[in-house]
Amino acid sequence: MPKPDVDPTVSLDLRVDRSSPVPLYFQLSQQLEAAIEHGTLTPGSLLGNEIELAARLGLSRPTVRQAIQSLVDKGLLVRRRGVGTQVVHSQVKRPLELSSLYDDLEAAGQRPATKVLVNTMVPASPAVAAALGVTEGGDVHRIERLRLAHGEPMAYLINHLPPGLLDLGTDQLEATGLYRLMRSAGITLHSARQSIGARGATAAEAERLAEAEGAPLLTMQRTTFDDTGRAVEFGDHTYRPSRYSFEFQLLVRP
Amino acid sequence: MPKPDVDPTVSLDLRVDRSSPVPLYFQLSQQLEAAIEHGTLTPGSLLGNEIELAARLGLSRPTVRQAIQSLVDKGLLVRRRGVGTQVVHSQVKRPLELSSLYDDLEAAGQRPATKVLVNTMVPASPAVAAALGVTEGGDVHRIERLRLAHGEPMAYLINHLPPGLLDLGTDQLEATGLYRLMRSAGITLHSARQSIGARGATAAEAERLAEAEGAPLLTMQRTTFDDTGRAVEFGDHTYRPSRYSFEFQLLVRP
DNA sequence: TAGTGGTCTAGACCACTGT
DNA sequence: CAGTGGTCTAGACCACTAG
Repeated sequence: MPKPDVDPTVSLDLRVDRSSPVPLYFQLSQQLEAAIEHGTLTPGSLLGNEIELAARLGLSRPTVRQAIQSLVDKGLLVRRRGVGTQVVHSQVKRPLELSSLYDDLEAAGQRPATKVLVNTMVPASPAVAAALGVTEGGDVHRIERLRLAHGEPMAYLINHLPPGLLDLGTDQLEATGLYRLMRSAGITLHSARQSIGARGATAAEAERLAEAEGAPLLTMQRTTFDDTGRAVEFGDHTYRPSRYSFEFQLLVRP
Repeated sequence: MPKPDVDPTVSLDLRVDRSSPVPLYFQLSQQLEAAIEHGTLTPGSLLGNEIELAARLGLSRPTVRQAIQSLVDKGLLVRRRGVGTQVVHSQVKRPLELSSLYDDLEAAGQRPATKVLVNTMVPASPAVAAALGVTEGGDVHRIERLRLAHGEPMAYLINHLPPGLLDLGTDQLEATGLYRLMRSAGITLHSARQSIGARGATAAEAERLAEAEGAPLLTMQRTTFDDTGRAVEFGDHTYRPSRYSFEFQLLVRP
């Protein structure tokens, strides 16, 4: 038999709604992604070829390719020339995102609490000025927050923001995360440069985080840029390693 | 004046070679990327519209779009509907890669040295078996390496690999990095799941890394997958934080 | 050799942006 | 309003892989 396996997408009831404002390729990619997530498309299975799929859905091949490509970019599918397109084996969860500690905690069901200890304007130090691309000594926002989970200190967060970007109400900062505030202010986060390290706690850090002096701390410094490349935030964070670690999935650039 | 600024790409001498096996969109994207890197295309400058660019190069618009899209994906360009395509402001270096400590050190000009301390087959522990997707107690490679820079210990690397994947010569492992060995064995690295944390050094770790017991260490655990989703490596690494930190750039998923 | 994805064309219409 | 990117079509030829 030339074709012992059947195209698994035929049993999928794929449909597109041409009256919808949602792009056709996006409708298709969402349905395929849902089928993969749901297990209807099993790992390793070969999708039928693009031409046939396009014909079956009444779409052009480039549109179908665009849908498939978006899933390849997400790491859910693999294309092999001369072979076909197949669902990636095993556990690919979500790719790396610009993670927010607040959202991480909330996703883990930890109901984070935030204490804002400092929320004021200060002259930019040389390091802050360099990171944010503002003039040294010019005004910048400075925020210091203690993040708690289950009533225990988890992280101490120092952030600097350029002036005029955002109204930073202390009550808002205690109710949600900084990234969420920026997004709802219309800022499109685009990229970030991060540095993750470790060091022993200073006396002041130990005090803040209820650790002993010299205890290991996890540190992160991050500069975040919006979609025009402008620096919108510079953070200097310390975490209690017993309470927090960085977990993420990377995709290799092809 | 309706058009005070000129299209900066006209002065760029963009050309494509249709006899080359290199795809046209790739030729174009490389030239644009080089111009951005080189500073010929300055941050914030607007590229001329796609139709005109396509006409000037004798390409179709989809081909030009494909070239531009690849640079948007890299974070070098931003498209705005109704506005145009512009070069991102400020410092966007390279996006996140699946970094190899060996390559990182070499790039920093540190000429890393590696001492292989263990290179053998062992039965898979429950954790290793789960990470690699092999049966518990089945044979797996175990490697332990001490990575040095300037003669000083920098990291202690424990790795497990599924059997039959790779010939692991101790001399090869001392001459280069594990990822490079895997790539040259035809393995296409695709994704990895990482966890970065910190903890105090145990007595054994302190001994290996020439640190004091309880000194802060930076830790990483990583499972790497190839392009079929198969786990090809599980690493458990400890770093001296005074000598190493993780630096990377993230792109936000749109 | 047959079938696959990879690339490319020459159009078209629409949605959004700024003036 | 004019100009931009966003989407889509209906083809075409090529390179690679497998049997």
